[in-house]
Amino acid sequence: MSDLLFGHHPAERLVAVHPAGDGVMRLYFRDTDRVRIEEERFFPFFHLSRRELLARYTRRHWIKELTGPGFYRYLCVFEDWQSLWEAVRTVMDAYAATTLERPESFQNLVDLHLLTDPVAQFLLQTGRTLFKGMAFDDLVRMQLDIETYTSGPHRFSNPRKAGDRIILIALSDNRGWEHMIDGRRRTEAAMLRELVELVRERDPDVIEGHNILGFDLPYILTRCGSTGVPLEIGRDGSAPVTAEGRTSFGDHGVEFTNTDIAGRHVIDTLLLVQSYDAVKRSMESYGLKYAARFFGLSPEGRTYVEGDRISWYWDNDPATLVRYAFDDVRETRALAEHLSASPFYMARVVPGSYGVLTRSGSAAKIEALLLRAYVRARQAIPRPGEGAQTSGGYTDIFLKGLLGPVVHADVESLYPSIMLLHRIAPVSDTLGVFLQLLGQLTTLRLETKRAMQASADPRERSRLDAMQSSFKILINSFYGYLGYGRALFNDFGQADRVTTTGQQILRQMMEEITKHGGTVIEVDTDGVLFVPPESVKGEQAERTFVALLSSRMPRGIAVAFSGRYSRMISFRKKNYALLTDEGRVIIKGSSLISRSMEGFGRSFIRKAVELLLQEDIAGLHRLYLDYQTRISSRKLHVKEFARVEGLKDPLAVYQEGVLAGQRNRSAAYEVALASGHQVKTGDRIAYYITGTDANVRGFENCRSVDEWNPNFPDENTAFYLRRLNEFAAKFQEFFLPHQFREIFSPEDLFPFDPAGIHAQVTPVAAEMDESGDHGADEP
DNA sequence: AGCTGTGGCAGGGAGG
DNA sequence: CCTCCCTGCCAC
Repeated sequence: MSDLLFGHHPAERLVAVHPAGDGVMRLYFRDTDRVRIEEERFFPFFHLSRRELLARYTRRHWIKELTGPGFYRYLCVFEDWQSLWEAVRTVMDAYAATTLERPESFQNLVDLHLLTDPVAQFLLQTGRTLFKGMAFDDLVRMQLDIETYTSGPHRFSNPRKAGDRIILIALSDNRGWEHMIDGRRRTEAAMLRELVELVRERDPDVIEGHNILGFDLPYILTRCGSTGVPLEIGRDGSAPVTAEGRTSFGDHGVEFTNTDIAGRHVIDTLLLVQSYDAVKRSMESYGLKYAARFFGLSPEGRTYVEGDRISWYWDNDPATLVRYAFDDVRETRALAEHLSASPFYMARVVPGSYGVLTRSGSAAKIEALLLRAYVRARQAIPRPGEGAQTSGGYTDIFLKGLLGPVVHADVESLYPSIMLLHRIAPVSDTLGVFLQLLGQLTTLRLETKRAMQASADPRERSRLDAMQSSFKILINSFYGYLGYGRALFNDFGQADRVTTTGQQILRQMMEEITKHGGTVIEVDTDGVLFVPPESVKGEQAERTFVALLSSRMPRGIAVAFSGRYSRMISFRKKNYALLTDEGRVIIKGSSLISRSMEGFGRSFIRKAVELLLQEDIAGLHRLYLDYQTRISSRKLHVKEFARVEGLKDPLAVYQEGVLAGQRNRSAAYEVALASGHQVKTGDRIAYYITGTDANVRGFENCRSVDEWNPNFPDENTAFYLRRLNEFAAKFQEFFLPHQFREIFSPEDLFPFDPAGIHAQVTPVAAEMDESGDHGADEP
């Protein structure tokens, strides 16, 4: 196999790499049932633009002049990591002397490029990757979950508080072993010592847990500090080293305490779940219990204990708590099994450590692959280009209302196909690696997918599926990399070429549909929803029609049939609802249903959409009355009217923004502040609105759901009735004004009569303000 | 001290 | 009222 993709080092069953200090790397190889340790000399390096910046650095080092036109023309190699940092300071001093300006950190200094992870550097320069020649099942994976005691009235257990402590440590591994370290029979110090013994004895390559980086390991480490038990669970006998870490999935950041254990990997299934949902966006929460049910991995008859009842169970019914902790660890194992096979196969390709790769983004992975090729070729590397991308996908809507049946067709792998077809790559990629990598990954993915489809063995199939999905993730990131401001090889002009070509292809597809008698409803980036021509009836004919479309597209561009729906509600661009032939309802976009809405709003809209798709007008009216009654008579539970919002910024950043007048006060942040809890970025805050006026300001009248008392409900019913009407108003445009008022209003003198009421279809005029035709029919 | 992109909608709050 | 700006959530 090509060395661009897999590096140039032969397979060797390497499971971990860890710096041992003094310019030495320790390598851990997994033979059948034991781990062999070897040491190798390691020379850290960075790239430099101007040789003279390092003139005053006198320790032993080597500077290699590179070939090619790249900005970073010198490769500087050092004895050990400490010398490298000294050299970084020297470069910064030299820069300050010539420009009289000192950069805050080396990352702000364009003259220097440094890959800060020694393990990634080592793998990159030796052409190695982890796990080469291994399958996912060859890894020994241990799962860990702790239960903690909360002594006072506070809600969360705090390892620094007297009386709070670890009461159970549940452990398991993928070789069928399960064990409970039970606090009923020993002191906490004895529990922690047993934990150290067991980790050493079972000697796992990987330690897995749900929120293990955010909770379990930091908690354990703090308690080890108070009890004086050293947590020497590294393969070299060392204790973990921690550092505050951040990463981001999609548009929200996640904070965690990075924990580095020598010779092992730490995998946090919470981060895997968040990373999964960053793409799919279909989960309601990221908790272990929800995630396990979401993926269908919950054990039969699983024991559940509410988080704030753990201490009570410990005092009154510890046996139940033990069962609960075992179920937690089993679910963690199943979740890790399900979600970490793909990153495992990613690690066989990308030079980087397994655990770190699961926490880093795809641009970093592509860059590591590019860098490996450039370092090996002794080729100078470019600096990131200035500017920004200016175009994106084409989105439009032509019809609104209740339609159907409809067909969805999309271009397969639109952006990767365009890049390969038109040979679009960063101009700065003088070695031509970018397209070679993209091409090889694409070929490899197709081969893997074919092999998977041909295989009858379910284990083999799932292994191959994990492999092909890891390739797919990389493939789809190549376009994003082009437009990424901090990428060394970015190229905004080429990113624009990709999107404008995509727009042309989509318009061409729309023309073909119209030309053959179809009606386009909505388009978005690479797909079209349309009403097929009169003559095309039934799925078989629709598939044939899409095949015809495909044959009309440029060579290398394939259009696929991706679904048929008996009814559709077209609402806004990127916002619509579909009814499948089996009666399942799919709602897309955030304007109809969004996670930031109150729960009752989500269920009201979901049911209303279902009824509208079935044209059950009488049902819509009953639904509205039902919700109206339940809100005004305070029949709703706080969970149904609470709003749940994720926090994007740390509280301090919010407070600074408000003080500086740059941002408005917001209820979620105010509730988080008032709670006094340690709140992290990405945490979700649940609150509700109090008061009596429907038009109160949210940030002044909000309370945490924890404060709601069912015996003295204080939710603002006027406010929530107003919200109900706002939700109902979403359906206004589907009906004539007087009909809408009849459906979504309380009963008056005459009973509601649905006869003659039908949902409307309205064409959307291109580039026109819609004030002209709508406001005309006032009563 | 970690991050792939653009396009689009809703809602809150401030201020006219 | 309305407009503007910001944030959050979402499609692709």
